[in-house]
Amino acid sequence: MPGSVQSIERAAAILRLLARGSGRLGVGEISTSLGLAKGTTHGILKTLQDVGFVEQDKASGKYQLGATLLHLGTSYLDVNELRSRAINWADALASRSGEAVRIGTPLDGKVLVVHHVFRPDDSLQTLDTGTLLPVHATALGKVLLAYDSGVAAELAGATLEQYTRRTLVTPAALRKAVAEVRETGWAGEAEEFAAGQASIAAPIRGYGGYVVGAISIAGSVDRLYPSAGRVDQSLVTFVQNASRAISRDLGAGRW
Amino acid sequence: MPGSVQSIERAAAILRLLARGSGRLGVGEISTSLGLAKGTTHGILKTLQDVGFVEQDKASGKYQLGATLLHLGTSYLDVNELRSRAINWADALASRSGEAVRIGTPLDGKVLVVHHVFRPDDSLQTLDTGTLLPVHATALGKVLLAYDSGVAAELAGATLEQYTRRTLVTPAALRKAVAEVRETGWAGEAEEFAAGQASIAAPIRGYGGYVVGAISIAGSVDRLYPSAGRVDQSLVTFVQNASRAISRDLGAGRW
DNA sequence: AACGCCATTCGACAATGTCGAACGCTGGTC
DNA sequence: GACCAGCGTTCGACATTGTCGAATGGCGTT
Repeated sequence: MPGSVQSIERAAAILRLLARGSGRLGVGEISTSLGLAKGTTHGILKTLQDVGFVEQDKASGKYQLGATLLHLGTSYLDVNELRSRAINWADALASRSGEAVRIGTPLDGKVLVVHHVFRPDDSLQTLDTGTLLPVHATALGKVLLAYDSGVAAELAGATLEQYTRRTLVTPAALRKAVAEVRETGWAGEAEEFAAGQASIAAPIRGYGGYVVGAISIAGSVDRLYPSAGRVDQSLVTFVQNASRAISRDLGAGRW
Repeated sequence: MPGSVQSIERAAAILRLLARGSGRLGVGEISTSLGLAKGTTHGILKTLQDVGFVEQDKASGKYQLGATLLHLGTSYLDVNELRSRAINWADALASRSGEAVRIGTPLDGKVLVVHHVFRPDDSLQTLDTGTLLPVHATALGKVLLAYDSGVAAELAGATLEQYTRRTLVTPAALRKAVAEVRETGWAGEAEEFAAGQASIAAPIRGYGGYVVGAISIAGSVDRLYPSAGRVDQSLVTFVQNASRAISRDLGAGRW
């Protein structure tokens, strides 16, 4: 691999470590986690601090992520074509369906939420743009799993965490679900991620016809799966129409 | 400066460049902007691509920010103590005042929005968490300018951009406004950033009594400055109460 | 069909980051 | 109150590693 800058890879590893740990970490913890000398780790951390990517808690001496990253992340959203093209359609889908809408894209074998529209009328929700969702327990994830080979590759070998009683935890069950998605063109999920919640998703295709993301509605299982666990077909149609409209905007129509 | 890792600084400079330019940049543009050899720039870019911090547009060959940054930025919000402590108070302030609420912290001589609560009842607003606001044209910025010496230092020498007819563009006018903030303990702004809009802000103090951020309400100038350009004092009191409550939560009371 | 732009590759040089040991601080403990 | 342990930090020598500039190859344009 030519031109791979070692120190940058290490810096990125530190940032990811800080993001996972969801808290402050000390130089010692980081250096042992990554197998680096304490002095080396300190040098990288100090540099990251200079550029604002990490901050040091004066009291404990430990390090945490820095404010500059928030701005960079937001700037990414501004450039992201999938999101900017999808925003208008997402709003329309939310008001038509009456449910919360999310748009996701694959990232490291998970689903990154790049856009989130609150459920109309209900205002006590927290925005989760930037959150990572599991692939195997969400409708968004199943869609990406069905159409994006990279996601499937990165999931191979990972353990499927059980969130509720209905979460698909065996590879066989997941394979069957994914095959169903490929047949029908949409994915559903009822109480597999959170009790009482359900979601419906469809793929978004970019230029060349490749799947670049997915769009979903999420809400109470009583509304999405009203009659004895059977999905509300009109909601599925809403989601599919939105996904097709966005795909057309992204230039998937020409293929 | 011991242990400053050059390549990481350069990588950060590239990311900031991509964030500013708000679009895709080629290897050539980046290398000339930073005064680096094209080969060097390419190596750093390829590494940043490996770790997901940048993505390459297959069609044009140009580079843009990557999805991983969005997740890192969101992780920063989870750790940020100012934000997590302030969320509940911000919601209360929004419903009491009926206006949109923002919480800001200083970053590179600007104001970084770390939290944003929509105005109640009105749902057609775009979330601007992660956005950078100018210090000289917002109430949030004036507060930080008045109490945070670092912000003032970084602003020195910068030109004050004119957004509206009422924007304070001369250092003298800004100095006078800042002095007023220090006297009264709060900052206001009427149509200095956007026509028809106004805002009111107060400082948030952390452990030790130092100002770590500011909280503001923003909305129509007709509501915030109702009678002939005179501020609505009850709104100022709401903001000040919120700022004091958050400061107390952060441990500023002990000093 | 030929040009020019641009991302990419390559190899040699030395600048640069790495390592491990030693320092000094803070907080807890006997 | 003095010791100890753990932490972040500093330091200097070594060679690994990133840097540079020229050369390459592909793509779109003229």
